[in-house]
Amino acid sequence: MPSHGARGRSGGRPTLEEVAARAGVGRGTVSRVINGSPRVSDATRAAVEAAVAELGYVPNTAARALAANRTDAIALVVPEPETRFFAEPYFSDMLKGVGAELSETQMQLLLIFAGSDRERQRLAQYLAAHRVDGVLLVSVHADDPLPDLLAQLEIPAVISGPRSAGETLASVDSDNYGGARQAVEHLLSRGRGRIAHITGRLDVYGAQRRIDGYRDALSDAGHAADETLIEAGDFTEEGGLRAMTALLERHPDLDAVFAASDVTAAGARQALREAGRRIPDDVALVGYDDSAIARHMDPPLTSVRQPIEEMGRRMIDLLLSEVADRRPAATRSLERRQLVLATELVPRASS
Amino acid sequence: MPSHGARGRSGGRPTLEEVAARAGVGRGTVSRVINGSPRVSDATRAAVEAAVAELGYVPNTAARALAANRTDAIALVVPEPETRFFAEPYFSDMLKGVGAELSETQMQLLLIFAGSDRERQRLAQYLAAHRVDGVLLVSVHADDPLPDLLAQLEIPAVISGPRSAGETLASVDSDNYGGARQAVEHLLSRGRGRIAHITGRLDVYGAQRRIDGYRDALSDAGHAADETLIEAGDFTEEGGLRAMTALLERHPDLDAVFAASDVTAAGARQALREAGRRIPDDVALVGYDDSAIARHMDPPLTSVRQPIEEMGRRMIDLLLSEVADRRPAATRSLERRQLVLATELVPRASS
DNA sequence: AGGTACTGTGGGAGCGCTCCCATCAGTGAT
DNA sequence: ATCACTGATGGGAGCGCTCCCACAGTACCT
Repeated sequence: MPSHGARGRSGGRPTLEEVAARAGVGRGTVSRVINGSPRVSDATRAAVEAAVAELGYVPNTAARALAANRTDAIALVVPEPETRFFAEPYFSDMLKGVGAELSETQMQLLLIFAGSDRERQRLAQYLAAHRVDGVLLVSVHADDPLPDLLAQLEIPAVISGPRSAGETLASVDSDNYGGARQAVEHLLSRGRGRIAHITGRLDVYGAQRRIDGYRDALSDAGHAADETLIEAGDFTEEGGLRAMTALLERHPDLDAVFAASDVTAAGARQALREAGRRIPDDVALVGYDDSAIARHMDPPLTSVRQPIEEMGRRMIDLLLSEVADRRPAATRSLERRQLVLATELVPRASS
Repeated sequence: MPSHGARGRSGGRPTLEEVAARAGVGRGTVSRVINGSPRVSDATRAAVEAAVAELGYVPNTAARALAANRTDAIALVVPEPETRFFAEPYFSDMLKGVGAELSETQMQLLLIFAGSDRERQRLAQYLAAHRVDGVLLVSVHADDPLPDLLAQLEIPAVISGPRSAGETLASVDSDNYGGARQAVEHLLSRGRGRIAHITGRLDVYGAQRRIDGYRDALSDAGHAADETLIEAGDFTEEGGLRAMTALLERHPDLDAVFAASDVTAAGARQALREAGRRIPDDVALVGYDDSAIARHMDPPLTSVRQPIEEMGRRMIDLLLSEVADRRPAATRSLERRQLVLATELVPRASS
């Protein structure tokens, strides 16, 4: 009666059991060898490995996932439309770091975009089904519900850039505060005295930290606080143009601008051009990100470099340890779960 | 004895069995409802759906995959380093189409890069483990072993651009032959008589088809064949520059060039500039792809547009039907499995 | 009345693993 | 010799589904 049990048997993929039979050992022993357990004698291990090779055995992921309650996969979730993902080098750099670090392991990376409501809906389903062991979350805004969803589902997650000073999720960030200070101190050392700042989106914590760094660098150098030298931007080119225009109107005598991103700086540059200001002769300009734009701008843009690729690697490290460690998150200390990486100023002709 | 069976029971995710108990039906019936089988009475279906909602039931993918021998996931395999993926709009357009079509279904998309040998190794393992139901293969060269591996593993696959005229895999392509003809006929209609062609990589079938289209358009218009007007390129900018330089040396009197890609055309443009030729006054230039480069070139480049996003959608359609249809591939007719989509000439100032 | 043919349903068996308990042989201490 | 231990191993039970067979009920023929 070749009924049910025969499903895909002959000619199908070999199973653990078949490997065990071939090697003349039990199922458990083969499992131990496959999973690298040390409690197997060398002779047995060799026999099993030979059988695995002969049969071309590959473990069935679904069966393993069902029995062990893990998937050996993690997701990189991008809460943005795909377009932005491709447009910004930030993501591709991060992906490079993530991929590199992950290639050391057996983990699989899924790339998931959640830009539209529909996509977010699908993502929620996906996470609820626990189809990944952990999640990497990049570019999250202050009011995003995703981190809470992850916490509720008890899925380990690492976020790039905390949402606030009180972030409870594990995170890896660059030193936004320090980076901003570097930028401003650089401008001061070049003899600039009237330094303006165009901010990033104010609902992004990193943008806030850059404002703090800007303020503190100035006051530490003995400059009186002047909040009118700060103008809100939103990380976009148009935002930079708009903000720069407003700043020039308010402070025709300013001699330097620190922009919260290179793209913003590009917008600012345009406004400066239109106003007849020369860079860097009349106004020095510093950006943030050290992206391709910075190198190709005319004149090349001084910028603050973030080690994005390394951030990607560190995020994976953190996430994998969280996944391995499956204790309730509250048990662990926050210290080792919130990394801040140093930034570096890259001086170019614009300052 | 709360030993094994208790694993994750209390507070864990609800199971089919629990839903069945709640709805007062059997396990099989719940399964039928979940999977949309028509053989369930309306009343029962409603009861089950209520229970599902109350318990917040989400099927366990691993269990389903194990029992049903399918994963509900497909992979988009890019046999290129990530860098190229991000650099070329081709991929992002295709991804957009793929994502759009897939969002209609419950299928999950995995993005897998296989640029390095190491990555290819991992991919082979991944495929051998049958972790996806099907594969979308983009940008494959003639000698790539991947398609054969897929065939051997009996994994349904769709390729973007057949490897040769005898391609056996399902494929979706644009009409390279027709596109090339359009380009050449356009140049002829503009009164150009000495039309050269810079080819793409010769191991790419689509590049061969473009050469064929170029040849036939000329001979159909009564032009004598002149193979010295054809120069090999490789889709890159440097290749275009090199080829154009060679062509100018051989045929100083040529008055038009059809390049196998926009990037190639950009290289050709540079060579033409250096040789003091004006575009389009002295030499008309036509590219292929209608990428962002074409629009931003100086002068804007006439180019042949491929409907890449639609190609992505069609590839998914084809793949899903292959996956659904799980008959041996040989049974099916090739006709419906090899699509060719029309191209369109976008005239701009360069011709 | 009996037969045939559905439709709707319940539940056993099985997918291929991991986990854990039981077992067994070997080792050294008593 | 006996009694722990220890390290290596076999195999039962179970993960949560799908598939399919069996069966009850109803309807429509002979």
